Amino acid sequence: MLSTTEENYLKALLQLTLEQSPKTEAGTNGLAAHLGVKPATANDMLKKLKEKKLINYEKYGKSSLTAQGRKLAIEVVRKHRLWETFLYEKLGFTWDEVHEVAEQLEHIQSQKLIDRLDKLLNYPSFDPHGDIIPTAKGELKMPVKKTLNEEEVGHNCKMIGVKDNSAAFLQYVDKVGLSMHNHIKVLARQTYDELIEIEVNGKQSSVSPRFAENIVIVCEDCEKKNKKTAKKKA
Amino acid sequence: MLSTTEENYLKALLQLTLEQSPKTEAGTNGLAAHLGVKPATANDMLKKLKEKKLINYEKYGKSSLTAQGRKLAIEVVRKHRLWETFLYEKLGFTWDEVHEVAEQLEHIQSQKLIDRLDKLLNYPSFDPHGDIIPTAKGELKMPVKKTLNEEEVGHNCKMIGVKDNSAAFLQYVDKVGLSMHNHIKVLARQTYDELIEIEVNGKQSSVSPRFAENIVIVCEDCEKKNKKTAKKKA
DNA sequence: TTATTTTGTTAGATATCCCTAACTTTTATA
DNA sequence: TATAAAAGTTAGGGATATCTAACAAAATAA
Repeated sequence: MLSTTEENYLKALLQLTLEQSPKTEAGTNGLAAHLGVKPATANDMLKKLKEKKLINYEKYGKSSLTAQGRKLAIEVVRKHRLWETFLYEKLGFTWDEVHEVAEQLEHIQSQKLIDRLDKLLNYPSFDPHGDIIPTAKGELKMPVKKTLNEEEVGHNCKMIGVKDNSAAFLQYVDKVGLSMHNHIKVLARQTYDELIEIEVNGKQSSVSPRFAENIVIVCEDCEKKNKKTAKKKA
Repeated sequence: MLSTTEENYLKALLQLTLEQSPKTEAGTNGLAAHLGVKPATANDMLKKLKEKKLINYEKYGKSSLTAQGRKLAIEVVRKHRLWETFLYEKLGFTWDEVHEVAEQLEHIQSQKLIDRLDKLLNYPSFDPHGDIIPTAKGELKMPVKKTLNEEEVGHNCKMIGVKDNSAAFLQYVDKVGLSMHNHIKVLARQTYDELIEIEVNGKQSSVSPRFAENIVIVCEDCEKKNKKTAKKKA
């Protein structure tokens, strides 16, 4: 059984090595900064996690998760995102309130609790931030998640979240005819004024880049573009 | 902010001094036994909690909660029982599975989470064990909770739980016409064979003492019988 | 009332997770 | 490539929460 702290280190390592960038390894200082601790503290924990065979770590080198460490880290992420979804869907928390509480809830130890929560939420694929929820089997597919503003012309995508949670913005989203899990097709981007033409439920609209960058989408035409880059070792 | 451990000590002190018996104070050894730690460990914590003005403690004396300590302890109990109710009602946990997970969940820090959970559950008064849930204002009334077997003849009561969770027992409960929150009137107790005659929803039945002692009830005719006994001090 | 048992306390140790300060290795730059 | 900067490590220490072993006080029994 891992401590809450150990789980947080594994989660941080997963986030640094898989989610944020093409990196597959993370440095001690970066990890420490991510967790809000001093490098010396992170260094101790890296040695401890290496002992437990959860990470690959060599003195003065970068660190990465082992298969076992990755599995455990993904479980924590799964729990975090299911709890976020629960807080949002069932308890009426807002988009920006869920994270802090989920940081605590993700460490509750009960497989049954998570299975039942998943069921209660009807096996959701995305959390309120639009991040994918790993499956019960530990599959964490990294879909091409980006803002509507970044989507290529001609591609189809699905709205999975918003970045702005203000009433003004949400009302505007509604007016444009968009809502969660809507399918969107990007028809064109005007070179003159940068407006993006989209089609939602057969209805066409034009939206500004400023609006579009607050709509989080997953591209349905970009599957499997993200291949792992080869490791560089001595 | 209290640590999980500190919260557990306050909760244990509340349980020992208020719920289990007429005691209003608890000894160091009893507290340690209740928490599964050694007396020396409990002793350290008692001194720490006295420092924080959460308990009354004197060397070689018994301990009790201060008003502030009691308030915090009741909050923990409230959280525990709301979570138990959630697990039972919303996630389909059984009566005997809820405690262990609630022991973890009760330490999550978020007032909003508890308020919303309370609302989601429709402001329940009792948890799945039949224990009363303290109100948001911190009121912990100790209703006259007992088994149907202990109820006085002529009194009205409400079924709030069961002690036996087996399928056989539950089916029998159903057959008698009982279910959670049903009102029951105790009509008579036969001196010959000890059978208890009850009325539920206008329907009369006779049940055995063995059956009755597995039905948890609150008496609706016994309000305010439990007065605090005067303290005995040097 | 003295002796024994129970209860409670203290001292010293361990494990976790965090820190600061000083040091070493690697990387970048001039 | 020599040196400065960045990154990483080690040593030593603090707080929390636990333990064991030895000791002290209070309660009980003879």
